[in-house]
Amino acid sequence: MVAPENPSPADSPWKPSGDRARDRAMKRDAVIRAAARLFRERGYHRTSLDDLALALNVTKPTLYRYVENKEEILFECFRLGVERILAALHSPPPEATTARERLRALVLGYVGAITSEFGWCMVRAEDQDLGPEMSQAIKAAKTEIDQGIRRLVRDGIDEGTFRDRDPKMVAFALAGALNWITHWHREDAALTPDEIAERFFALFAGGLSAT
Amino acid sequence: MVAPENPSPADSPWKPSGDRARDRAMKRDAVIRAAARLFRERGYHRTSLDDLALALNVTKPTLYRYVENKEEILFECFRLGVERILAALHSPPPEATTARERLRALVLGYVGAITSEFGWCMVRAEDQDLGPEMSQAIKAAKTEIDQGIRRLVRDGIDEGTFRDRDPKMVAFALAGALNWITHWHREDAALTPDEIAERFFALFAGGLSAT
DNA sequence: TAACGCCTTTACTGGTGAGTATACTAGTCA
DNA sequence: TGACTAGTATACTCACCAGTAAAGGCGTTA
Repeated sequence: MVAPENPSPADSPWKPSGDRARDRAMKRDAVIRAAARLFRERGYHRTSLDDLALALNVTKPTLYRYVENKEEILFECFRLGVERILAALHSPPPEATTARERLRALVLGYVGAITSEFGWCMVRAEDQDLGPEMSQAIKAAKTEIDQGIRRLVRDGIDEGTFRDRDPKMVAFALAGALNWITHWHREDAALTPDEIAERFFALFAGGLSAT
Repeated sequence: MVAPENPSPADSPWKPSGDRARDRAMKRDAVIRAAARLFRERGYHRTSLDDLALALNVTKPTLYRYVENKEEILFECFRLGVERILAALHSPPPEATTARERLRALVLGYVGAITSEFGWCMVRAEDQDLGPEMSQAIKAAKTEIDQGIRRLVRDGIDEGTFRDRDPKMVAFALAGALNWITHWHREDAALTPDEIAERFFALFAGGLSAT
């Protein structure tokens, strides 16, 4: 059913020939990044840890020296991606003063995160694949992002720049449009992440603006 | 890891006590519908055919009298859902003459389909879980929907009611916003599907309209 | 009642994949 | 040189699950 060809070789600190780097953190990081790429290519459930090990020129037990289990790998992929979004949400550039400008900054950061190697894990990974504590952490982060978007919309309405629309529905629509990018974006795409972000922002800002 | 409680009992033509209906088609339909519900609750990979059989008061081999394999179940779930969207796309109500009105009709139909029991399968099921022919059929249907949305946008631009925006990006944004509804919609939600559709349409139409 | 056929079940197979016990190797320090 | 340790590999276990073989009802028709 699934094509059995080798996974695309990741850039790996375990070189096939000698001179291996020794930094644990670096190796752990390589595990996470390679996993993110494989998950995106094949999906979580169709990626075995043997596949992952093969892509890194190691064997499965080696992975377990850097990582507790498969769940933790997925969770880390998620975490690394979502942190970029939270950063964009909480640290808008200083020149972004109006709600409209802060929303634009968020969209730019969001698209950057979503088009990164961790985008797939953030959007497509299912809570149910994680234990309750990790699943809870993910839900909390998603809620934080959602509330942040709603606040920006409300701020814009209060400022008078945005029309009075249901912030909840606007936040869902925007998040959906942004998250969906993982379904169609490819590295070789015609538009850069920033170009995509600008067009999305223009569309939504048009739908929001009070005129 | 995953909670082991029984699946929620589906309404099933195999009643626990006697008097079983005999219509094969009805039974097959019940299999598909129950599967759609379980897939939505637990995800495809975490739903075993034993779970599905249990939810229908039968055993696994019985399922195989109505269905080739697990793949076919997923595919049927997908097909039933997507047909509603295609119907909305190809058969707009006769009073919808302008591109704007036809887009509104599409959004209404789309939200109806997405919030149905098959919504999850349409959006979250992964092509890679299906063999090449079924996967191809799914991609074709998705492309058809995508092209349909782009055409509506282009028509609106030609008519002068819509501002000149990139139809491809608009279609991606709209489809993303609509598909994402599966991630947050619950039956007990505050808004009906039609209310959701109206708000989404208002937002996008606002972003599109030429003023 | 007997025979036929459809539906269903019990009880299996075979494969896959997460996770592990144990042994091997190479670098490091005394 | 002789421990000691970190990192890696070989070779497993164990559970789960899609799919199946074979046999057991049960309704229908004669």
